[in-house]
Amino acid sequence: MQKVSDWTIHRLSSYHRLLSEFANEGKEYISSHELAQRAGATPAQVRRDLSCFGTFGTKGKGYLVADLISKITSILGIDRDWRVALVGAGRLGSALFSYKEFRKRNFHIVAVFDSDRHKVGKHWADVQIDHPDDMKSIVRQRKVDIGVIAVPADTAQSVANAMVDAGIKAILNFAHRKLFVPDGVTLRNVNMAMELETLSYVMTKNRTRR
Amino acid sequence: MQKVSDWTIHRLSSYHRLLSEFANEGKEYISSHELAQRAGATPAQVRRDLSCFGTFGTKGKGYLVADLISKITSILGIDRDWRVALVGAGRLGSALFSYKEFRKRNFHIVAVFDSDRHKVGKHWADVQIDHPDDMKSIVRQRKVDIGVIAVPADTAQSVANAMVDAGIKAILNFAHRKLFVPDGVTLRNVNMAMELETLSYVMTKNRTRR
DNA sequence: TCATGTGAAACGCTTCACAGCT
DNA sequence: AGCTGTGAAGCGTTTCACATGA
Repeated sequence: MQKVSDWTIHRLSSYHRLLSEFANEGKEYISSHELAQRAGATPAQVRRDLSCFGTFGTKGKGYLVADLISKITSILGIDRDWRVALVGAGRLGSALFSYKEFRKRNFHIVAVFDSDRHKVGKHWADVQIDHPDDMKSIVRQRKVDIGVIAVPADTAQSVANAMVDAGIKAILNFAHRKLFVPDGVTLRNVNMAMELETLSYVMTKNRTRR
Repeated sequence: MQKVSDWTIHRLSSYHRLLSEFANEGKEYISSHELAQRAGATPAQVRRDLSCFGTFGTKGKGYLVADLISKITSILGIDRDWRVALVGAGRLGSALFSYKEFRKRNFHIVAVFDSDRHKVGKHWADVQIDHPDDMKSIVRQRKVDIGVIAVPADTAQSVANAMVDAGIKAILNFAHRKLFVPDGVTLRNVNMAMELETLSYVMTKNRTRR
């Protein structure tokens, strides 16, 4: 299989969501042009992205909406459940725990960890908060696929190490710090502070120039 | 001024944070090599990024840490306060409101909006929750620079429109949806669901291949 | 005629490699 | 000798443009 860029995957994710909307609107076929318009992309981009995984369209007509949805669902691997462990039961962790978009897409938080002894033992919905020391056995028992890091920057790397040690192969990091993981472990970052600083940069630049 | 890529800005943000650490460790000079190593980048990348904005280094020695910090601070525009309006007083909004990394970098939430009449009138710390209908006047009174969208996907575009209408020129969007804003308004997105789907894709692909 | 799928060109970012300064 | 700053090469992504098929 050829190398597929992260951006293509991001766009597929967005096509997937938009296609559901088109399906709700009762559309049967959709052209790359219509999809691109709503996705904020170009028609050529849409066709190129899809062509990485096969030929799904019909020349002269476009793509069958229902068919394309199921193809993308399968490509992204969201046609199965994923079991997620969340580390960090602070406000961010709490927000993530109850984030509906996750459950809607079959990501289920099956374990929560926090090193604060006051939090350990409490329950969020039906999930008990455990201490990170027990991560290894719990991750195995509950068959965790994905780890989410929602702790302060200075402990994020040690949490990542513990996750790797527990056998987790995919990590989503919300801490404001670059993490290092071994080959074979996939790491994605969500960096809110960085995006704010990008805004700050653009506004500063515009102010200086005008 | 030449065009500087978003990625360069993201890396500057990360250099900035790392340089503070080096400063705390008592380092006076730092080479592109050392900085790159900790940032997970290459020395050439570090030098190229910095060279977009001037020549800050000394050949044979490296960069003066304190000097470089203040240069990057000024480039990113984080040497001043930014006034932020948050729309959406749900769990995510609450997490963002109390996210220390924001305040630490001089981003101050000076207004919170929510259309839920049960929330309007309540206070978060010293900020009262207001109804989005009053956004225009409040944004002007409180001199808001940046808008943060933390509402469900289906109302995000209308919130963005209201922000634009109120004169906000920079928006950070946490909703799982592509937003459209006019030229002159800067939009950045933080898309957590998309990152999870990228993990799902990589894990699915690896499982299929092996 | 209409829209896909795809070589090939264009573009932008990263890396190389070295001149030049300390 | 050591490290920066940068032209130029390399590489991956996007866009163009058109052959192909419905």
